[in-house]
Amino acid sequence: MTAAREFSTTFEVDDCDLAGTLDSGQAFRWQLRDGGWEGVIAGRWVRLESPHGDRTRILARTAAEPGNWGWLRHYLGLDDDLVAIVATFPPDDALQAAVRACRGLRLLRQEPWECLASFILSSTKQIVQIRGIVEALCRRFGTPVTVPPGRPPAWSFPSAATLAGRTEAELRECRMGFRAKYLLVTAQRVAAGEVRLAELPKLTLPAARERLMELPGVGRKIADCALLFSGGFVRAFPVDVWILRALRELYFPRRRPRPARLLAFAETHFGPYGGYAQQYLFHHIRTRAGRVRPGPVAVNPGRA
DNA sequence: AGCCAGGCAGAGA
DNA sequence: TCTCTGCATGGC
Repeated sequence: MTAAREFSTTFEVDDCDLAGTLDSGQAFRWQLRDGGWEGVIAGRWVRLESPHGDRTRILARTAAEPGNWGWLRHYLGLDDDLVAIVATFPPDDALQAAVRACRGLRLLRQEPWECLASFILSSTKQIVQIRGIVEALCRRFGTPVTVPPGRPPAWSFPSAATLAGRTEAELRECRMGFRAKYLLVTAQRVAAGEVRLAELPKLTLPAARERLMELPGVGRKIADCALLFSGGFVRAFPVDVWILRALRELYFPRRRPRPARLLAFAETHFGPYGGYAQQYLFHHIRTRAGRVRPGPVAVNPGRA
């Protein structure tokens, strides 16, 4: 590790809600410390804060040479025009309420492998548990990254090649249960170049989704999460139990449409930025006061 | 103590 | 094609 220094810059933005963006179930590694969000992006330690709560500015710090900071702008989706995006939404009361509640929430452009691997670990896990598993995985198999003096240690997310060389039993030590086999085999296939994650954005959404769903442990929902949160496929609309229940209550209160029907509805109804609409709905229903827990619902529209 | 979690895969109908 | 079930683990 190089000697720790500190580099900083300030981004001017229309509106950015760091907490909503970094803590809404898109990414699992950001931690709030002393009023700022600390995480690791592509092996770089990063700290982000809104000075004096000013949502039009983001103060960013790193511990390694940051170059022109373009990578961080990209990661945070700072070039997304939220006003224009929201203007494409249908005028539904429920969605508009979510938009008002989630102002400044942006979709991230995460590293493809970290995002895919994290969501493979997400199935039937609560977000707090996913965080724990990912943290354990990084501590055990990641490499230490340079942090500023006085900061707790941080690790990179282990590469596909690194994980491909471990055993299922070793991965299970991170308490990921049956997901270990999925993660291991997927890591091996990605490391072997069988699926080139960096190339997916060149494909259409259906084609990219199809590629990801060839991987074990990756169904429609996890594929859509990976494409939405790392591939920039802002139309992808992941349907989990929360969204499924919300769609039923909000749009089909008297009927009982099957998941496949709701998926088809969501694909067209929310338009070209459906992924943004989805994340606003998801964050809103999970954070509003007196929220209702989702009941038992089957989510299994099949793979083809 | 149960029920359920940002699901998926395999089996049987 | 649709439905049902097992899967590991741990919060609440």
